[in-house]
Amino acid sequence: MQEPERYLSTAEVANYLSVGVSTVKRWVEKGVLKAHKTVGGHRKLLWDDVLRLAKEENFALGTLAPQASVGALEPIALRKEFEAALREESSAAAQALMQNTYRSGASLLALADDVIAPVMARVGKDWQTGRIDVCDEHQRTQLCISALFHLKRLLEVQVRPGRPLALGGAPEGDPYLIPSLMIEIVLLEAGWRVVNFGPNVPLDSLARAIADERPKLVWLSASHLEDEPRFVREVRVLSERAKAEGALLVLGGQAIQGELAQSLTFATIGQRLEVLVNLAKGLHPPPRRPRLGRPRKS
Amino acid sequence: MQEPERYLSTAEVANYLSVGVSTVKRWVEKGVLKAHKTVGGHRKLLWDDVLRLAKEENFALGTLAPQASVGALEPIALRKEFEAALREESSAAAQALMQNTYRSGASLLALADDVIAPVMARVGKDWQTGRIDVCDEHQRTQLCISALFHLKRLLEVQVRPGRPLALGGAPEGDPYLIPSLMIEIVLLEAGWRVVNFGPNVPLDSLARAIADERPKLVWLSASHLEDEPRFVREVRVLSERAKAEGALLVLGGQAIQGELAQSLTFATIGQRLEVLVNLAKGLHPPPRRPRLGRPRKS
DNA sequence: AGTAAAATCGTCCAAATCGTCCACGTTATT
DNA sequence: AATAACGTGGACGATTTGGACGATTTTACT
Repeated sequence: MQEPERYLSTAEVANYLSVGVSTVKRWVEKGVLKAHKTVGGHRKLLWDDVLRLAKEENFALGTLAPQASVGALEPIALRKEFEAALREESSAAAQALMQNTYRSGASLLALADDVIAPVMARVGKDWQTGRIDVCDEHQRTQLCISALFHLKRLLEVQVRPGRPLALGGAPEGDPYLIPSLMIEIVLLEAGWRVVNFGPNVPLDSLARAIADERPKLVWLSASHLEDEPRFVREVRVLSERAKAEGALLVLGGQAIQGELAQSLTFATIGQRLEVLVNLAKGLHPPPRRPRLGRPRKS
Repeated sequence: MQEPERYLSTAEVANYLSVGVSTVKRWVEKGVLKAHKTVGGHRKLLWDDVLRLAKEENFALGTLAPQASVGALEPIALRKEFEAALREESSAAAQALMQNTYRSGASLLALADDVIAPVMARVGKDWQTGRIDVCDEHQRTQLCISALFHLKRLLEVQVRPGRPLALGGAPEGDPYLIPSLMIEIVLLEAGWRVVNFGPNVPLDSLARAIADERPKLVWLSASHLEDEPRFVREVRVLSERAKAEGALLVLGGQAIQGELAQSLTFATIGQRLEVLVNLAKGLHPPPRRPRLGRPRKS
């Protein structure tokens, strides 16, 4: 059952963000926070908007966690829960898991690195070793994709100007959608504007896109490579082009390993998205809010 | 369409506007909202008035929604709007377009057949003829996919037991996601339970899935075939297996054309999803709209 | 038709929010 | 160091809101 979207009053928001009620009202009038006004003039704020602001400006979140943050952010428990959702073909459960994690204020980066990635890696291995059928693997993949798109939508609602741009995808011959989708999500969370070209992107076309869009960051997620030497060759060219345009090229994914990774040391980040996000934050530190003013009394 | 004028109770309106019931009553008395009173004094509000108020007050139209005032589907205008959304890289616009179409009560089948399919076909053609770059095509594809997933989520909330099962995907070597996604959506709209295996499904594995899940309908959407003779061979086998399990196999997609289509006449539906849905409705007449009033006693 | 459950009515009042104002820290400027 | 500019948090009366209450209406089911 679809839960109605949760609205908060100014007092609740103030409590949650540890600021005064007047400040919340002022922020709404200023446009920092979105709000609806009832006929009587009472403001109603969307929980997701508040959370987004809190994350973007890295607030020290208040003690109050309006949404039920029942499930702790325990990766192991979440992994089991996620696996169960996939096994039972319950897209609703998978979506709810991600949405609740997001709403409880936990980092999506941790969700991606410590829950989704390991579980999907396990699914892939189970398929390769014949423990599950191809169709099962496909179905779970589709479920995961569906949940990730849903999660992405929560992050996209409010776009702010002045964000740096990142773009990328998976190289030609690589059909996998999930890695780029996770990258898109964690970059959105980090406050970037993101263009995801999806799987199977020819690198020469990507170079043209870099020239057109002038991003600050370009990612390439390779889960599977058809022609390694050619890939290495093209990536070197691409890296030059990116550097010329002032963009940083980073490589990641299961296929970038061992010897191959060594020959591409200039920009590999391995498999953890954490590394990518730290890099991104180095490129564009999230702006600090001057939010000082009068401190708490006493 | 069925019931262009549906009345809402104060409680429903209150829930929709995230406001107390007393407040709705007061607003009606105040004239902010129009209402018709029954002889017994119960207020009946018109959906249009509520929507108008929500819009005036800048509400993020949220939650409930199904039967809005009728919307005549204007394929040409919608196509232009959709193309503009894709061109401007505005995922929000694309999502809003689909969502509003759904909420206005128009058929998603028509949306898929007369808006999305033609536009995306045009995008594909533009790419092949070199009018747009591969990356542009990829980006628009990703935008469309994102919007379709969002649309699918709106349909998934209304789950009802006892629905027949349909499953399918794109055959091995076919990487396209959108056709199966559209099929999934129109089948959900028609009241089916759907399992979408996505692109690149080996047909032998699909046969095993049929044996396991016992669907009533199996679709195969082929946009691109690597090995036609093999495909024909495997499809014949698959069709036999499906028939043995009591399932109907249907083929569709751009690749099923001309000579190939002739050799597979037993189950092709061409490119219009309308044909598929009519077939599905023949197998299982669509459910009726739930009735109002006192809920089932428990 | 009759019955009982569920939803809504009208009225009330406590609690919450509104807009406005100003004293008070912080930051930047002189 | 002194001062202006700015954002914050709280206080104020006026207004709005939302839930509780018993009485009534609507609806589903027999």
